[in-house]
Amino acid sequence: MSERPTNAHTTRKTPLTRERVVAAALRIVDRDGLDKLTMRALGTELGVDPMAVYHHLPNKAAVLDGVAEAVMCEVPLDIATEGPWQEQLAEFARGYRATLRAHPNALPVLATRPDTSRAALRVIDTAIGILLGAGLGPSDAVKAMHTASCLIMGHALDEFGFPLLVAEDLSVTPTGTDHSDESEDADYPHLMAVVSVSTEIGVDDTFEMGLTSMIAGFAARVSPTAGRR
Amino acid sequence: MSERPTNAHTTRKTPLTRERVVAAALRIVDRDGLDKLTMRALGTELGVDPMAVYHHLPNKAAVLDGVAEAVMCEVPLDIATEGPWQEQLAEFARGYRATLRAHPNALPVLATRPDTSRAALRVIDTAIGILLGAGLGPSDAVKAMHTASCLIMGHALDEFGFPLLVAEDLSVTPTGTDHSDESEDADYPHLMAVVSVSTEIGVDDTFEMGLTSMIAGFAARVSPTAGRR
DNA sequence: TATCATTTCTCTACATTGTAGAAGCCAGGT
DNA sequence: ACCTGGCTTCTACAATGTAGAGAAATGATA
Repeated sequence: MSERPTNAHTTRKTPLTRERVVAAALRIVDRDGLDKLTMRALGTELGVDPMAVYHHLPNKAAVLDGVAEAVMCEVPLDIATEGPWQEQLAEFARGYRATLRAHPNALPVLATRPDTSRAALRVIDTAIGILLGAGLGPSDAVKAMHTASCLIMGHALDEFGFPLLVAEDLSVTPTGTDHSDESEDADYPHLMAVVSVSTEIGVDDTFEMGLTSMIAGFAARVSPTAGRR
Repeated sequence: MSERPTNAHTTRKTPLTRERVVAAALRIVDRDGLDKLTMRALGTELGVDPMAVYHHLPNKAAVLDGVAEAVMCEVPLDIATEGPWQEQLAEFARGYRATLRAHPNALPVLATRPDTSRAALRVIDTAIGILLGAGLGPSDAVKAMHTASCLIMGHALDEFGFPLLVAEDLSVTPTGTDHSDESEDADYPHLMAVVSVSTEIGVDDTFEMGLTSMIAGFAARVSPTAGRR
């Protein structure tokens, strides 16, 4: 009779660790959105008083750090080491992006908050490993790593921030200073010339295009001058 | 006696427009940080009751939208049209980045919030104009535009989020699961091999490297096959 | 110029948030 | 059995966004 929980909450035998708290937080963010992650909601998700969390994490900022770290843990890092480095880097980038897309509601946390968790460092390390293996010098490898992660994170933000550029956005300018219907075309001549095409462009195509271009640019650095320093 | 303000607040003759509210909001964000932008602080900055704002903007979200738009208005768009497109695109990117760096506290707003303001669309239009002028097809131009803005925004976030990768971050892992001092080097072999160099890399160098690579990648798309489709 | 209508501002109040601090509960060691 | 130390809960508070009613100013009309 000692191991029956006896209370109406979820079983209390599991004693609420930092990991459980963070997992619950990520669950809330994924399911209900970032703004629904409150300490009270976190408490009810865990079947526990909201204040109980504070004995495992110092404050809400730490909870958010934990969420970011938890997402970074899911980035696949087992890149096939045979094959050209271009393909390795592309595989890394696609896996990273897929992880970010799996947690769109957590994106603002990832993008905004400095993350020096071990998970994040391991991701960085993997990218640098690939780039060093490509023949880039240490300095270029660090720069290229930053460039790659900027592209990946920026693209994920773009995808879920802007719901991709659609035609309505051009005629309806919600937050703008109302100028009624005074020839909007003239303001964005190039955009108008392109808007019919842009509605058919998928986010994956856009990402692949950026990725390919970036990798091609890196390749230009390594082959000709042996990319020293 | 009709035009004297007679009250201790700032003069009320200027009747509090949306522009004044947004300007005050941006001032607070730049000066005190994003978390200090409260409706009450906005009221005192304007010498006015906090609720007065609500007659010009519907809610705080609209204020944030306004802040984002105000920043985007500062992006320089008068790119010299002579010279190669590579240099035009680089000039555009540098100006965009400079604007973002001028308002680091506003970055999370810019990055997180969908922005279809006319200011943002004008920025996008400028980029697309340059890329179309380079000879990219409409579809590639849109993709390249996205790629470029992702890189710029991502880099700005990187710069002010991560305070750039420094050596301490590797030994001190604040949010990690405490593993005391159990050979951290093994976890990030490539990173450790590179960390001494990375401290000397400036953010400008990193950005220029990414920008150059990206442009080189775009150039590879336009020259060989005439970038049709 | 006096009255009125409309827009703009102010006051008060409330629900929701993060979190401090005291008190309760429960296991383990003596 | 009893105490001790850590989890957990309860209560409470300050700060935030915002609703709703009233006051004040501004412009129109006679």
